[in-house]
Amino acid sequence: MSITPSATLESPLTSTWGPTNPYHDGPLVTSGYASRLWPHDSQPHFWSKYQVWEWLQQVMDIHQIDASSLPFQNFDMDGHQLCSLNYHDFIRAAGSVGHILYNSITELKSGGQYHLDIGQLELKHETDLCPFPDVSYPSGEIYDPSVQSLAPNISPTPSSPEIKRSFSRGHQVKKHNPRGTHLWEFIRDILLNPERNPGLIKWEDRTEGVFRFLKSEAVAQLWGKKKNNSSMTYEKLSRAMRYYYKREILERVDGRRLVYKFGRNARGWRDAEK
DNA sequence: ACCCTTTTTCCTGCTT
DNA sequence: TAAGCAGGAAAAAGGG
Repeated sequence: MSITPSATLESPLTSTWGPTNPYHDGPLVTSGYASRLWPHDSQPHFWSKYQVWEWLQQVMDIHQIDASSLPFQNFDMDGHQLCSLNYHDFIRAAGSVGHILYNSITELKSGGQYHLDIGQLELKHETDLCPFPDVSYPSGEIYDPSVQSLAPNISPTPSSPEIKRSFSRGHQVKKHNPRGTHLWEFIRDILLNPERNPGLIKWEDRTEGVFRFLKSEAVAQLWGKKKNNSSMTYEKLSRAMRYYYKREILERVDGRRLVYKFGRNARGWRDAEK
């Protein structure tokens, strides 16, 4: 029953991957995800640069703000540096979103748990070697997989409603996103993290958004892992990809096998956008 | 309990 | 022949 991910995925991928996953997610979506908390056992001061970016991505997700609008490069720093930023630094670095980020990090620094009231993300708490989504943490700061969430408490989200409202974004409200990250976003994120994408998918034309699967089955298994579906195949994944044509998230690319192109409704993949 | 969106499964037929 | 591509159909999954 096991998918033997180790055999298919680990060898080619794990070794080259960094400590953590730049984007949120992690499989184990066993059942409904109630509420998720930030890594309580990992103080932001000790975050790696990747973890900082992951945190950024998650905060954006939580507030349903298009991550492509955030200048990630302004946060090219590790947790220690991040924690030394003051409110104005955040505003300078992220504009209005800085307020939200500041709230989040302040909460986290104080030992609080930034409460996620939506099942948008997952923290990496995986034991096995999921190459992409949750590359293992250096021993010592691995999230215990058995500890899903701890406190059923914490209610007031430091930066919830008001802040959320204050941030204008009338156009990018996600309505349905039952499973967290969408497939196309998953694909996009792999592309956007070349250092962690050991030949899974590659850009064919970066500016046009054309990319090609190099290891279709490996990507499918990764996707399946994320969805806790060990029987995912490229065949099935590609069907889902084809559904994106109609929605213009993807555009057809003639005759070229394993090649896809982001469409007008796909966001966050452009260079300038991030 | 029902509706909706996003896949997931399966399948037939066609193309490389 | 194997691996992809095209889509239709239907069901699964979850959130609303």
